[in-house]
Amino acid sequence: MKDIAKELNISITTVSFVVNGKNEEKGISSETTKKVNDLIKKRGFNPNASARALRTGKSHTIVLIVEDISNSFFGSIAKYIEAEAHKNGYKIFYGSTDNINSIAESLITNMKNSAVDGFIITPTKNLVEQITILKKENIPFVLIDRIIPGVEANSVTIDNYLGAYNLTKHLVDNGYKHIGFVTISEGMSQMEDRKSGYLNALKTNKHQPLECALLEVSFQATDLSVIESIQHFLNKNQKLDALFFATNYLGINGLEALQKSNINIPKDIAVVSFDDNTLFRLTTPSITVAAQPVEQIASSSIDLLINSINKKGKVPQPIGVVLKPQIILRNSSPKKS
Amino acid sequence: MKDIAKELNISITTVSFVVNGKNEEKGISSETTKKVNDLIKKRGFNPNASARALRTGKSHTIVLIVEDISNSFFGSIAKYIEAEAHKNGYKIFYGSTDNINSIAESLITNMKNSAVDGFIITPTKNLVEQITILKKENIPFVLIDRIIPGVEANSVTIDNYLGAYNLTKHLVDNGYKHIGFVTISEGMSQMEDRKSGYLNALKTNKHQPLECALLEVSFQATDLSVIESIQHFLNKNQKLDALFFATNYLGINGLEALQKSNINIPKDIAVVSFDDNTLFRLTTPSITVAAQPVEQIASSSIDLLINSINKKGKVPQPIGVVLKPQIILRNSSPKKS
DNA sequence: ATGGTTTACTAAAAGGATTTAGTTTTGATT
DNA sequence: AATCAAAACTAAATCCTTTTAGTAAACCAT
Repeated sequence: MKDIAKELNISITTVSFVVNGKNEEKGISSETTKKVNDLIKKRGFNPNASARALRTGKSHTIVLIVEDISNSFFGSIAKYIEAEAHKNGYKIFYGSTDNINSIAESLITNMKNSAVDGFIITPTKNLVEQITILKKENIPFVLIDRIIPGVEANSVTIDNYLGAYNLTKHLVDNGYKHIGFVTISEGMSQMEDRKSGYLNALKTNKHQPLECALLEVSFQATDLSVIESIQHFLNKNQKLDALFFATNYLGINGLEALQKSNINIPKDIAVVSFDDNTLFRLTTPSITVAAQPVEQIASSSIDLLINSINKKGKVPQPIGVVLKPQIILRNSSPKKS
Repeated sequence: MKDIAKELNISITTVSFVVNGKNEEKGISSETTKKVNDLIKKRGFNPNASARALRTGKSHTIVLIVEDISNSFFGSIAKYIEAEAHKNGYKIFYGSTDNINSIAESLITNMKNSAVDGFIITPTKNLVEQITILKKENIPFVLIDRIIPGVEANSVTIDNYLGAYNLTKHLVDNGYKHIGFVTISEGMSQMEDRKSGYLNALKTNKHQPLECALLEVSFQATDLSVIESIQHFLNKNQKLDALFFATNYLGINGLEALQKSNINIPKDIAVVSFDDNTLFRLTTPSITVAAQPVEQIASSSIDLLINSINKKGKVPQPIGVVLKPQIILRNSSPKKS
């Protein structure tokens, strides 16, 4: 900018005003404006983002922290969020926690120092402390997919209870009596809600949940050991006539387990899963699911975040958006004959 | 830092040296170092990244530009790259081009202004200009998945020719005679290499490629229209006894097309695809593929980039890493009876 | 001619670090 | 006590913008 100013014999201030489109507002003549713009184009000048961020305190950067960027659910979210963010002039840092609390913590801490304007976070179970710090420091953020019980914060989630309830009810309505439930042991809020949905659907319909019909595996477990756990679980619970997988990657591992154990869907056992993806749509038989409205989750969360960034300082009441999951009936859970 | 310095009655310089771990090098006494470190911890001080970036010209930020972050192949790459990058103290901006040149261009232009240290880019077909600018401005970058013919640059690719050759040869060896090939019409280098691999495998084995056995669809086409094109193609080429999909999303759409047209794999037609993913592994029958070494691609590209960042200014000869794809035999391409 | 507006522009501070080219203090040596 | 070297520390410039609080010139009205 200095060079531009010198070359045109005007002040840096003037150049800055033009660069920032404040020429009218600041009463810069249209000749000067044109001269500056022309030279900028000619010299290929681009303002230095660090200097801007330093001076203004805004970097037009947000952070997206997900569980796992290679998981199709989070990948899709990332895709939509990216589109919205770029449309609004924001760039995105990403990070995957693998559901490990310490990783989530260090991601947040590191990024916080990097002059970012806000966060979209898929929280791990014990992230209370970091989230509280963000609140205290008045750094805008939105939690997605799950919340942290007891912490008031902007969030975008879906009605996990309802989704699980309806999916279970669908099985019950189709005549299944012994429905197993496979979930993650880490106790994240969305998983607990799904479990309650499942349990309550059984209860209202006067089904006793089978003893031991609940399998909880650690998120940290390898795919192989999850598969083995599921096989073992099926082996021990021969009475099961339906299986509910509480999240997409469990469903995928579940299909592999069933395949390995030579158990046929839906002849031997019906299968439903939370979350939709290509595999569930294309596998034989296709899998009945509770699909999350990925695009809406993305757009709500980025809207909420950008709003929150723009209102920074006013400390508005946190907003919790709750979206509806959609039950998609497929061939893995037909009416029981 | 100013506050820390004032509170301890020392200079900002000293604090800076300690913060940057240069206390020994710069001869700061261990007492002073300890005092500073203690107060930093107590006050929760964190250096301002923008100021640092402004002063040093390094932001410890790299950009990952992929075709589509929600595609499992690129998602996995992103996951591995993330891990490596964070390990080395780098944060990552991401962006998806959807193979649209103008999007790729604007991503590069915007990010370039954002004080980033380097790029990992999945180039679109006509990105020559932007890439040339990066080279001219001496901004470190690495191309992945494909190259830009005629442009010398760091790159990490796989031997697409070999993968396609071997996959085709596998079909030939198993007795298939009429092998169709479905690819993208945009002419990216990796796709052209795969096509040559396929064609040459046929030629060397004295098979005439069927007339019209080549289907090219636009990357821009919707999934639905791709599926319809494939159905139409199959309908017109009833002689085909095997089908080679040149990339993962075509394979996935292909499976859907075959399902819709009620064509049985492998009874009616054998199927192979480039790229592996969960669906190909778990669908019935499982699909024979040429898998890319995703983890190696990620680690090579980030190594190359970081090297290139550290050597910046020395303008070293570009390095092209070429990795080997791996043929994974599954049930979709058995020996022909 | 004086004063008041408008229009068009600008000087200089600030933002928070890093780094160069020192200075001051201490201690050892003669 | 004087000299020198080593150890410990620091002043100030610099990175590049943005923004506040102006100034200077031009014009008009009286």
